[in-house]
Amino acid sequence: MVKYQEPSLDRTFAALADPTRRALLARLEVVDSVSVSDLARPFPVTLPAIMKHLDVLSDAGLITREKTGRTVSCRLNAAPMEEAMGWLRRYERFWRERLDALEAYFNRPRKDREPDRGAPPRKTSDKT
Amino acid sequence: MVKYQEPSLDRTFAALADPTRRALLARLEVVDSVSVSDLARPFPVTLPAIMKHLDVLSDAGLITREKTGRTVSCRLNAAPMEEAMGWLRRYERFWRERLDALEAYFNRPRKDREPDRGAPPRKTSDKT
DNA sequence: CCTAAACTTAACTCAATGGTTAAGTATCAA
DNA sequence: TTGATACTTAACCATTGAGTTAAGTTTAGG
Repeated sequence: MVKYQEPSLDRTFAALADPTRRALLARLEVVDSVSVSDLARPFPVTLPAIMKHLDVLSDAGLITREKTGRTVSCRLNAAPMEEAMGWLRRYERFWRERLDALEAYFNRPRKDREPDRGAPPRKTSDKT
Repeated sequence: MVKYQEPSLDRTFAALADPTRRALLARLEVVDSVSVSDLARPFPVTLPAIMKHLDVLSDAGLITREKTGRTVSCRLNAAPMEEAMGWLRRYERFWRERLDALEAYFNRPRKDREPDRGAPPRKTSDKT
């Protein structure tokens, strides 16, 4: 039964909002194709829970599943992320501005570096 | 009362998963600072509903609110989106590959253009 | 054929979302 | 000081989300 799915930003962002699902995707980024149980193994939740996550990812169009025999292999489909990035890109100029400020700050001669409110402009960045 | 908030991807993506909230952010992208009721006006929901959306955006660190007199002005803070984009960028190669294929296809001499499985590579794109 | 492996489905819990109405608190303007 | 404006809070409701356990289905292997 193939469910109709509109590849909306809603579903994409909602799918990405869960750390377990992001971890699943991260796994699929590096391996091309994994079975459901292999995919589930590292997680501290039950298989049905993972199944539901896979349903969400699938509804968002972020993965495809293919059954061969009794095993189902999952594969990443990053396409919907492009739309999400497109949406975000619109706001890029805001941190671009901040980065430019940062850059300008450190390109200034050392003696001129005066933190506006006690600290230099800071670049935030983090990995998941 | 300043609530502690970890600027996690969870919150960011969750905040972006709602179309009303994305619309609020889109509004704040172009105007720099708007009062709560001005912000709420175009939407077909009640003020308290908008308030809750603003709480979510605020908890995600995507907006800041400042009260002056009886009006509260909201301001965009796009910083958390940078982390989100950083996460997504990791997957960029997947659609980059698709685009490269598309490009290669159309740069090939016309007579050589033979769709692999009945159709040329397709570029999906959509606006919100 | 029988059993184990690899899912799948069903039924249930609990908390969080997104919305409502109604009532409350400041603040500004006359 | 009185009333309207601009929020804010509280209480409630329905739906969804993330998880569970328990009971199916297929399929593969001995």
